[in-house]
Amino acid sequence: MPELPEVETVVRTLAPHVLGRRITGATLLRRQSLHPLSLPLERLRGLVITGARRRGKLVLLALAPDADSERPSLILPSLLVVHLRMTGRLLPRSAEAEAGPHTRLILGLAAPDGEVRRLFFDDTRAFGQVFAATPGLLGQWRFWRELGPEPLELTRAGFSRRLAGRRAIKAALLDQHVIAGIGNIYADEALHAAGINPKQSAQTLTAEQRGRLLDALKAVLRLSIAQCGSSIRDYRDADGNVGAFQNSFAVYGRAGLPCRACGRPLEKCRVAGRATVFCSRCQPV
DNA sequence: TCCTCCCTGTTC
DNA sequence: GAACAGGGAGGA
Repeated sequence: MPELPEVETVVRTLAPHVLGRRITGATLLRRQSLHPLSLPLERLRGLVITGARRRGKLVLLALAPDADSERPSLILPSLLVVHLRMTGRLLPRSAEAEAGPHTRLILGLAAPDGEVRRLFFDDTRAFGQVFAATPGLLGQWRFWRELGPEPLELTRAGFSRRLAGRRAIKAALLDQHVIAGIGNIYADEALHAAGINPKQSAQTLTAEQRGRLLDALKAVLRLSIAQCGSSIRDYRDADGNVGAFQNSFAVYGRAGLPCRACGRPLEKCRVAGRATVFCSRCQPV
């Protein structure tokens, strides 16, 4: 399940495959995989991919009209936004590659020398979406408008301010309005590293605890990015490679196994509707 | 603020 | 053949 470190890795590995290439066509194989606010994907044709970056868990490909293309009469997208959700993958393939059972979108991509390849958006569970957008359309997307700050750029004061409210601290970490990019894996890992119980009310955290939690969150995200993310089941980067951070999990997926810090068996519960693993000794209530 | 639904492959 | 995995929308 791609969270911030996995999406960061996808963007980094995808960039050399797509930057400077012109979109020769788009084939959408599942209507619901297109965001309802998206411009028609036919308008991608002729646009050049000029940038690849990440915001939260979103992949953002910057688009620009070809230098020698005529002035268009239609509004053209300046951004292709991809939300991988649970099982989405962006896979560079040859021009001859054909759609698999879970292929949702195929883009044709031509290099400046004319060599054509394809970019596949495959998504087994079909939760992911693509969105051909303009800044104006993004502004209409509530999720985008209200997306919280990047955790790696967040200060302690900023983090503290965003933790208002009485709900469980884990629920706050998972809320993309509070911070962008955190999912179930990194919420559990950061809470364990900081020694904070996932069900503790965000409001009752001391300033020291909040500071420790933000530091732990940044550390776990940076460590995972350095290891190209975590591969649980479906996640692969754009080169088809798995990450290595799953080998460093302290709690995620380790219920019943001994805590790496104290040896007590890890416990499992549900917080905010999500499976949650924690150590009752290292993360007391 | 919490619960259900969407979706499909894997595990029990 | 049911339970489970889970991000986010939408409803209670």
